[in-house]
Amino acid sequence: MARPFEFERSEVLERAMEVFWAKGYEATSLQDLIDAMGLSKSSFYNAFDSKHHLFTETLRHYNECMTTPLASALMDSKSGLTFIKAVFEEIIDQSKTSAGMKGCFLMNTATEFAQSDPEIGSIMNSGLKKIETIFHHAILKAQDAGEIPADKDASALAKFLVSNMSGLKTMVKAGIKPAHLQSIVNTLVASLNA
Amino acid sequence: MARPFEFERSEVLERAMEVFWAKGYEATSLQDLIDAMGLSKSSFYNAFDSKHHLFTETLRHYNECMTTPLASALMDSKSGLTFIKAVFEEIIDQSKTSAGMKGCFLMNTATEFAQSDPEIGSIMNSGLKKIETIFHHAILKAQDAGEIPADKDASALAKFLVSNMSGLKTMVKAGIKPAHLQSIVNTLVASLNA
DNA sequence: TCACTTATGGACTGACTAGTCCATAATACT
DNA sequence: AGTATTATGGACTAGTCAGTCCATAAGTGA
Repeated sequence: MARPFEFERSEVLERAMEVFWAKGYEATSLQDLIDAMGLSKSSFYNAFDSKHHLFTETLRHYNECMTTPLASALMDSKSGLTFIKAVFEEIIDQSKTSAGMKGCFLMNTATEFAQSDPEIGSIMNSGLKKIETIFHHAILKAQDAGEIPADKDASALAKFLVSNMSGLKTMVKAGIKPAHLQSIVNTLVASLNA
Repeated sequence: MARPFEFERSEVLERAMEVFWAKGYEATSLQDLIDAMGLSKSSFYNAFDSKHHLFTETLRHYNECMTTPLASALMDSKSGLTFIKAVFEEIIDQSKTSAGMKGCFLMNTATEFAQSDPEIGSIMNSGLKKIETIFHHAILKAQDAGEIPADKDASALAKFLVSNMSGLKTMVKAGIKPAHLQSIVNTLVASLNA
């Protein structure tokens, strides 16, 4: 009944996410965003309320994009332990590309905002919780298969893995070399079945 | 032979560091800095070349402030393992205060800048290297005392600890509860002597 | 084709950004 | 006391920030 949008919302949201992910919230200007999204200022404000609102939307989008494939990768994998290994190995592989250098959008946001914004904090926590749950399932699966000792606390290990994932991604951002990263992952994996 | 400064450089540098540490580089305005430092704009630019230059100076200062007491704490401690434990336990304790919520200035900077600024990258790497070295010594000490199995690769464990320290600090920034943090540290420490 | 609805382009806002510049104040050395 | 040196206060710049507003373009349904 009226003029339609000249762009696809999901597509420009994806592009906005890339910019926020790479540069962080503060360092990203509105100009950066509308350039990347290919929108005029009017179209931008018509479709998204503000820079802040767009940010929360991209963060929610990231949660989906990150956890859904991770969960299905776990479903597809035969072994819980090899799934966990694969997740960490991929961080190393990705670290060699410029895309991987961006780190994890969730963790970057945690570092930038800490607890200063309640809405962002809540999106962040729900994302972290999802990742923890996936790891938890992977560990239970690995324990069922005897790959990880059954007497270990699966819930504690899951939290440990989330923390390690975060640490490793920070090491990537710090420019640590792949061989060095590999050493960290090897130590981590060894600690699981010990 | 001329008019002296009305402030102590080290003192205002300390205050600037606090601001950068809490808010990050981009989110800190010059106004924030001169307010915290108690300087006029002229005095600021007379004493420090630019916001960027001040930032690198505070980061170097942080490296000193962080690593020197850590190294002497290791010297003073009887046990390498209890030193390592104490470092991580203190992160948990600090997490309950607003100061601890700031995380680690080095890691925050790594996350904000990644590899985009070579000078900052180099300061960052030297800081990380120092921490790794301290951990390395602590592990060797613990292995000598039989607290950690001698066949473990001390260098790899040191890298692993740095990564875990970073991860834990990010968890703090994400607002994770102390009990949850404690679980992560327990798992980490258990992995050392296993 | 006409009327209604809505997306878009572009000009505009006021506040804030880092940084400059100069006249003046304050000190130390002789 | 006088002079050389330098720190400081405050006005100023040009550029950028997020965000607003309106006239116009571009569709849709009848």
